[in-house]
Amino acid sequence: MLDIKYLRDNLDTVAAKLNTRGGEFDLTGFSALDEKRRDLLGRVESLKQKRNEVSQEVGKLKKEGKDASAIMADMRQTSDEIKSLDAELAGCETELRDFLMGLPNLPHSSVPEGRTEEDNTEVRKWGTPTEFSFTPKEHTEIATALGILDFDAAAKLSGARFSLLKGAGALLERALINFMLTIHTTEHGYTEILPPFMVKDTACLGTGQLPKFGEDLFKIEGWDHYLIPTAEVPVTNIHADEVLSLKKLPIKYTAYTPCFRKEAGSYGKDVKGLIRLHQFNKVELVKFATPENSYDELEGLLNNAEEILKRLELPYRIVDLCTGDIGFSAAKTYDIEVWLPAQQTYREISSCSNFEDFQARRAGIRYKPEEGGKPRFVHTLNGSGLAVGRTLVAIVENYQNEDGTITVPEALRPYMGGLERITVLSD
RNA sequence: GGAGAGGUGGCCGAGUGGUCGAAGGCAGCUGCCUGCUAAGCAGUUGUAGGGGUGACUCUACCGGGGGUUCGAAUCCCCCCCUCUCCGCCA
Repeated sequence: MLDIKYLRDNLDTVAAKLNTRGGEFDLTGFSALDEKRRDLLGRVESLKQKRNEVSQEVGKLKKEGKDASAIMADMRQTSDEIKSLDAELAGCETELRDFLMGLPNLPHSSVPEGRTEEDNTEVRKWGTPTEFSFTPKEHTEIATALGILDFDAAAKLSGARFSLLKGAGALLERALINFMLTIHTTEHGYTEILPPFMVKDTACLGTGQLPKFGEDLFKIEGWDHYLIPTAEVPVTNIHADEVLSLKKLPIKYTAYTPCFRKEAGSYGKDVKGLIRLHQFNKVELVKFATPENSYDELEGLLNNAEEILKRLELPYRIVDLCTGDIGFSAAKTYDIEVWLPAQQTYREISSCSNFEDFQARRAGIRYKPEEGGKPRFVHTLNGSGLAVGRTLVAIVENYQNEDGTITVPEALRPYMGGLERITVLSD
């Protein structure tokens, strides 16, 4: 959520910045609504002041045994007036709040301007696309042939966009989770969190998934709970409605969770394989930082995510998302894209964002700058470190051998009981 | 699921229809005092939103939402959460 005072004073600037995102943002209704609110507020507050004063007077009169029925009758009217004005004000504030909650964050000045992903800028590349002496196959084909991935079974159980891993496939997924968490906790200084996988709507409102993107969330029927679309939601909201002490910042959390997404509107996209599923695993990195440090922390978070790919020796590149491509809540986002040889392309495997105070304002996450200082909103950041399923895809494709087996990346072997090569699962 | 108890400021904890943003204590801050430490004395310390250039001022906030009343932390209704006991369960 944007700062209403800032919006009030910089309406044109805000409109211009929002429009670089590509949508058409109509802020004309805002000023009228805002003025109406302040007008109502002024009127109702002066009536309340009067009521408070007169009520005290009534108390005094009664104590002295005098008659107060005349002013009491008068106040009854004032009270009714307050009631109706209060109702009008509440309606106005709801409208204003809904409007503000529906506005996306302002892109940071460093974000490249552009409409589509074509306009994203490549920041750097690491490694070189894997070379093969044969034509590399696509991950579904390899893993299915090895018997470690069974889409038919998943479809039987749950339909399209679900997966089922078996044997070394399941072990590989589990090892990746463990590997990532271990590095982030022991080497990068993150505290591991294992949060609930279902959250209340307030949590989704806090991070920005609601109210606008409810159609992509799985809601529990008959209950005010949602399956989390990312660990960002529960982990960021850990500190909702809190005032953190400066000494604690930055706070760094990492969490493994499954993620559940309806993928509404992505029909026909990535229908095959493990790339786009209704349920996938992810290790997330979340930070709470001061406004002064948040962009340094973003670089650090990005490096922490990159480190996983370096250890796994998977080629990747970093992309600075343009204004038209960053998400609703983000002020700036870097994507990490891993090389997938079968498609001869880089595919997103992580998204690292600084949300500045956008989520903090919604969720009420503040910190006390110094002794005596007023609480300020923190900056929140998060990024995948990494999407586990897509990492598995990258390993299967980049480490495939001509005979259809998969070499296990060296860094991962300790997490897989020393296994060096995945061969056909016999059972 | 059944039965009880409770949710008050950073924390502990009083409170009752009216002068209660809320006693008292702790913690914090500021002075004073003491050779240091400790103690002592005095003052001060919440959040949000309006108005004003400003000193300042008003409104709201005692788990949340409704209601009664001239007036609600206090009375009534609904909901949420925590704790204890019973049942059930991984």
